[in-house]
Amino acid sequence: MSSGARFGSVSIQNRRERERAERHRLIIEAARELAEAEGWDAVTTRRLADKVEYSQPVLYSHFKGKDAIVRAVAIEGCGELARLLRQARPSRGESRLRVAAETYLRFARERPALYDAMFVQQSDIPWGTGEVPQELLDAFGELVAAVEPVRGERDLEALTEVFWSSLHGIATLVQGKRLRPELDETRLDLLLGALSLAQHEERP
Amino acid sequence: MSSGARFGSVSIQNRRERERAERHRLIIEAARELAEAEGWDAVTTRRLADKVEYSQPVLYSHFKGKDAIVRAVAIEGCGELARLLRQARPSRGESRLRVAAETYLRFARERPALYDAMFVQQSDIPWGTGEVPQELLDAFGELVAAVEPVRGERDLEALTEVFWSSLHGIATLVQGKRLRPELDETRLDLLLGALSLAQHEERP
DNA sequence: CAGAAGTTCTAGCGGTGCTAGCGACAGAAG
DNA sequence: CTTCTGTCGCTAGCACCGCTAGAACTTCTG
Repeated sequence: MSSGARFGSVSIQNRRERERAERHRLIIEAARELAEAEGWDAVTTRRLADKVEYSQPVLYSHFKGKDAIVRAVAIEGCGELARLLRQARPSRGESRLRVAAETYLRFARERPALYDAMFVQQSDIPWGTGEVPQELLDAFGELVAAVEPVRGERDLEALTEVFWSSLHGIATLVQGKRLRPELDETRLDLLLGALSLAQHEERP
Repeated sequence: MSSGARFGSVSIQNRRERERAERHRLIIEAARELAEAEGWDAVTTRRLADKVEYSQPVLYSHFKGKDAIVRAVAIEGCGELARLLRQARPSRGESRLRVAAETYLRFARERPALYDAMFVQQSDIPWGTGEVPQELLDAFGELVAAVEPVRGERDLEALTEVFWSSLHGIATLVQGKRLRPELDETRLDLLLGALSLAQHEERP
């Protein structure tokens, strides 16, 4: 233990670490599954412990608290959204902006619990300064790339924030059944039309 | 009791009803104050009962449960937002759309707990069909009126939904510190510019 | 094998939303 | 004035929550 570590010891240490990492992953996965199946209200530390077949205190040896677990699920979700946005390439005649918007809204519609953890529940994820998770930067970066072709002379970052805010607003209000479903298509058309070729290019 | 009620009885009945209505109002007010002072997490039935100086079960003789109390606060909040929007008249050179947007965002910024109850927490308020509270219709109506001058040939209701969604997205993402504060002004300018005089009027 | 080190579990704390059932009190009847 | 009756608010308690101290078990070391 002191100087040269013996062979078996290191190997066992490695196995332990691997098993621990695997269990860490298992907890996050179980939390996500439980939330997606029954909503975040159903994700209690007891039920989660049951699902991973350990006792509650084990959760606290991996995460500081329940919030940290939700945060881990949220960050993983950001990675997935980023991946979806990256893979979504427009077919001919489709604008990149539209494909991004549809992908984003489909994600929010099909994974409402995941979306909630990412963008609705306040989670103390350090957005502003400091350690912003890479997954988040990736997702936002994809939105920036989708907005870029229509930016004209407008501030790219601010325009992306507007785009994102609009999508986020639609996503959450739709989820809360606060918008008319029959206007879904028209609504998106109007948003894309407004953001795209605008009168900001040059004004005589 | 049976047929002709005696005079005194009716009067007492009235007093009782008045007192009961007053207490009802008091509970809603206390819940709103507590939420605005310390957030909705601090609004527990015990603390609320303490604040109104009754025991917990009294709350349940007025409301079906805690959710119903939050809902009552939310509906009251909608009324207040509607009133603010109605009173907000543009000074010269200011578009009605801009005034509405600024009023809406200021409300969300200054009354975050109230805004949360209204539009973020899911609350089973019947938005779609059925008994939509008048306060809600009023608030949405004010947004429609603000959008109307810039509608062009676009679907008024859908365009209002887009406007509202964008404001809602900005409001919630700002509250969660997920947007850059230094872009606040630019962001709103971009949104209003995009929604206003668009290229949709007529296309050659 | 005994002891040390590390890990997991049992049990419990103070809190939550909510409710059963008791006791006090006001109005009606005699 | 007494007695009955029905309403009303309270005490006390349930099942659950997030979280943790300390016992109990396993595993490695000498």
